Amino acid sequence: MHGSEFGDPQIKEMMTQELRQRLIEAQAEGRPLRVYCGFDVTAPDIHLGHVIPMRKLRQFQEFGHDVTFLIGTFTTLIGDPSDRDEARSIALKEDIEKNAQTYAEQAFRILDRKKTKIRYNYEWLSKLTFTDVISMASHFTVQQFLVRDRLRNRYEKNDPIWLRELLYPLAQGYDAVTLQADVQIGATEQLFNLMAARRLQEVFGQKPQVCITFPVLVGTDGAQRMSKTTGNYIGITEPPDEIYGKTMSINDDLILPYFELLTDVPDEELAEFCKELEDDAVNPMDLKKRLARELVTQFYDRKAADEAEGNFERVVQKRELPESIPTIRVPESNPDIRRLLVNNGLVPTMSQATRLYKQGAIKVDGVRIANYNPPIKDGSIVQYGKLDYCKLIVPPTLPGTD
RNA sequence: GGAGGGGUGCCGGAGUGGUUAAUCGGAGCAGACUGUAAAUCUGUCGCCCUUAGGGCUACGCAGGUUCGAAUCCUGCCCCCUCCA
Repeated sequence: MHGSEFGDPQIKEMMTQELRQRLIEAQAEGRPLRVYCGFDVTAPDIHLGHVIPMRKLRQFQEFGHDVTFLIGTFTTLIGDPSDRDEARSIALKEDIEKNAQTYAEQAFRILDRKKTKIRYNYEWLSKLTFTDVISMASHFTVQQFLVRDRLRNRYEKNDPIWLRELLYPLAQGYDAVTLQADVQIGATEQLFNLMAARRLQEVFGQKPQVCITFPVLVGTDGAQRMSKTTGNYIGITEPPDEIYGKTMSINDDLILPYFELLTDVPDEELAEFCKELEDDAVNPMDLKKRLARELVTQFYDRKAADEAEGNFERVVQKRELPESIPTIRVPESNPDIRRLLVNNGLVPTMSQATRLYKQGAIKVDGVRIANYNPPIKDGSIVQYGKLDYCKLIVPPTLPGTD
């Protein structure tokens, strides 16, 4: 599997073989594989981190397999301890349901609407009885959980580990049982959960699923995993300019991983990129532009990508004016620029505006202003940050102040 | 039930009567640098007022002591660890 990563060569080998085997079996039985990936809904937007497994689902879909997009309306309530060093705050059911809606909708930017089943695990997990839970729990030991890094760290630091977090893998495992999954896709950090699911499937007399895991995507900050909480994410419904711009701002080291995990650029070309980067034969910026274009095209289309690139070159690279900038009316002659910016909602507070002024961020027609009431004229361009501009309209009834 | 620890600004985390709008780190923002970045450096980082200066609001909640409290007292709420 292209780009897959298990962190354990043995498991990888085993899974590769099992997948091959399973494909043969399914073919013999004349049925497609049941493939799924579950997504917890901690935030309302799908970002590039989610896109990796979704693209994989899409691939299975294209090969005619049976794909389920599972939304973790129940598991989100528990909070997966796999991916963080501290307990999640308990999510609210209402929020989860609201987010689940937007998730489903956004998923179809990648998945084929007609071929995708959407399921919500609240449907079955909420119906389990205590007896069910106990009997599932009897197949796992606390030690098995505590060897996991994240939990062990917390344990050693005397940080709270909630009992409900330990039940998370059971819940997820039961998803696989319910869906009778042949294949489950997830991030590498999910490996424990995926393996636990295999265990449960066996308990329930099913053939254990094949697990396919992918590396966790590093966010735009170049350090932490991409997530909405840390704010280092690129959302797939963001405007083209945003996707393009944010992509351009990622660390150079992320270029190749992003290409590999998020685009259809073929391996041979990736190898070329890699070599060019090593030999300094290419400006990383140009590769990044290619990446940004690929991504925008994927979530919008070619045209949007071209436009976004045009805007980026104009605004960021050449420091020219964006295509459209807000215009604000000047209500009095000799106005306080800060007041103008604040009253028009361009800067949140006067303090903030004053700060910008003091830091030399405010320019009128390209000239850094020397006081709050610089000379202006109709059509003056005010810049109040690296990329933030607005245009002034001075009504003829007001005398110019230049 | 018992013992102990804690609730501070976006986050982490100092501070135990005054010079504390509150050390420090991170995030953010601005300036410099640049390949758009990243890294680095500098500055900034509650709100309001005409920018030197002044005012207001802030350290879980409510009261109190004091010239003066995030810091002391009382009550309340919430959280964590350990033992049972």
